[in-house]
Amino acid sequence: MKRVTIYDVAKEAGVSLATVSRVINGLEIVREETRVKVEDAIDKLGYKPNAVAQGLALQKTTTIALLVPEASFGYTGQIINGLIDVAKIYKYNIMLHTMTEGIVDIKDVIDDVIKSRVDGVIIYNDKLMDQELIELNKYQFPIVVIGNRMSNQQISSVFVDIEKAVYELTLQKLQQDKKYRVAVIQDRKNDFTTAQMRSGIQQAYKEMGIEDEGYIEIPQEYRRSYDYFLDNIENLDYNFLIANRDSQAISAMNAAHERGLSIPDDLELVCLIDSKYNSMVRPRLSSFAIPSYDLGAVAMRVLTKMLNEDEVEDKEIELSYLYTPRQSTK
Amino acid sequence: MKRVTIYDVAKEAGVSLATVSRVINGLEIVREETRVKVEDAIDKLGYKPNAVAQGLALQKTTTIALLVPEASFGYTGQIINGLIDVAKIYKYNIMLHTMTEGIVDIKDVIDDVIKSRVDGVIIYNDKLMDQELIELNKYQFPIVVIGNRMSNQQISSVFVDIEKAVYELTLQKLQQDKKYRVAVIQDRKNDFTTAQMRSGIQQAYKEMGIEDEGYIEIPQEYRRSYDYFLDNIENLDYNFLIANRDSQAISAMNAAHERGLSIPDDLELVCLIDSKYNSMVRPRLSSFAIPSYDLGAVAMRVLTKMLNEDEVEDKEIELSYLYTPRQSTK
DNA sequence: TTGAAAGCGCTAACAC
DNA sequence: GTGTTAGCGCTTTCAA
Repeated sequence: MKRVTIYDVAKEAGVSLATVSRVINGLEIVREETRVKVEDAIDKLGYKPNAVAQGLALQKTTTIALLVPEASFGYTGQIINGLIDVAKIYKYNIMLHTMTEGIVDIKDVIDDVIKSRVDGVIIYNDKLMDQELIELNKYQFPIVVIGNRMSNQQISSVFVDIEKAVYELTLQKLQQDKKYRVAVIQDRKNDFTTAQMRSGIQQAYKEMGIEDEGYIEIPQEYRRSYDYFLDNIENLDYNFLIANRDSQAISAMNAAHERGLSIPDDLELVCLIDSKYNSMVRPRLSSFAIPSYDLGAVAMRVLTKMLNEDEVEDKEIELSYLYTPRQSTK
Repeated sequence: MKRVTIYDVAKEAGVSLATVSRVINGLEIVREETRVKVEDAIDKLGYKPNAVAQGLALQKTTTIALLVPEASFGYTGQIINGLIDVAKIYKYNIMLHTMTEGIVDIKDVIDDVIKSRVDGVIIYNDKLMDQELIELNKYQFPIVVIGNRMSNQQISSVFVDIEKAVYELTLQKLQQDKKYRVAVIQDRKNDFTTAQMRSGIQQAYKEMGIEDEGYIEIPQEYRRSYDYFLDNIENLDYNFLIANRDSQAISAMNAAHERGLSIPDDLELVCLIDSKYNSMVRPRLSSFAIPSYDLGAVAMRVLTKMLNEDEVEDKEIELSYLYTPRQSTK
């Protein structure tokens, strides 16, 4: 089928292209009779409006860019599901971009986003520095950031207060029993989140007057945290570990098991983000059940708001978590 | 920053827009001196070419559409990773579409794809019927299908011979020991794959002269296969199960464990697709290690070939699997 | 209610 | 080498 344009339809229907355009866009000012004529022509020719040309004419692509860390679908999958469901409602298309660590790659990605003239962008990336946001901002893109609290004229955010989550849990444990030594496990893929978790735990320790780092760093020489835990889990100073992603907690759990430690008797574990992993593994992890799907859905909703009207009332939307004890804690 | 166009750059540099266009596109026929002038102007103004306008003028969007089943990132994640890595090399952007079961939704998705005038499309969807492919074909989209063997003028495919995989394994087991009763577990989300697995197992049974369905259907009333197995795993006629996705095998494994069965002594399990799940779970599943990442990477590579020109020599690319025994089998 | 024509930003002959 | 100009397919005043 050769490309059929609005001109072809116009000719076929014996009207002008302006009229065809009106029919396509459902403008009311078209007489029933001619509307039918046009619609018949459209069907007959199999005409589909060219979104690229529409984009040019309207200065609006009805497309948003989604930026996530590369190889992160394990924990961003649910967010994306939420995003897409809402995007479908508002008829937005999604350009998927993944960003690698290296600053160079990120610059390229930002460049692609700018060139593609999307209407807005949603970012889930712990590593994204102000630098890039500023660049995006220069070009007037409405942005929604998932995971970090931040906002300005052009930026909104949707997030969970991880610091508080960790703080509360740690405090509760420390108060409950002196024997508890709580630590946060570094998430090398999510520096900012790690920092927030650390901040939360430090607050709790400080409040209890205890001197403790409460932090387990995974040395760079270990490719996987699992390997690190295999080597070190028996000699940890801690008996209660908090991980960001369930997969990390599971790594520790498996290593512990490998070394003859029993969960939760010898070691207790908690994670913040539940993915499908956690429904498969035994024992199941206690978690904060961070609402990933909702993070995505709300982010998209906020973006459409920014896109449609201008002022969004609340630019920093905090979603709540629900601590859910399971078998990995006593 | 207000929108800066190629005209602005031309004026700033004191040249015509054609020259700017040449500089942007790295055409050689520009004098060094003017090239520098133009580049300075571009930098000064922060000009970024408008990909939408380029798309219109060139009839080429440098974008491909990726279609996957909704909520499938658990097992399509790796495919997407491979896809993206190769797409980056060739500078293609990716429009992400997910398709729900309902035929209506799929029609809408196809419609969006057509309207967006992408250069090509990659489909991973077991459920995609010829109907939709024909529609896409009418509009001349080069298509690469992942998972099914098929091809024509405009369609290529990248896949693994699942039928053979299941056939070989089943046969081997049946020959090895009379006590084996092998069965395939239905994957409700992947009918076509399920059919292939069934075909493989039936061939093996037939060859051994054994009358057996070798098939476990998960009734619709069970929301999750896990629930089904909880109810039925003790009374199965089979002692060796083959699942498509690792997550399904894990469901069965967890249910078995729940019911006091031991893996692999009472029940052996194998899956075709490994995801990260399988690296987390204990015991680890024996699998065919279907090369998901490569499926994506090769698919994208084939698509770029179709896009760039010539006849693609091999339109049906079969990737190989490697059966990898682990703890879930004896 | 409908049509004519300008414009969205860029590319690619074709001239000079 | 560089500029002019005609599209690419659609939307949207402005007239009629």
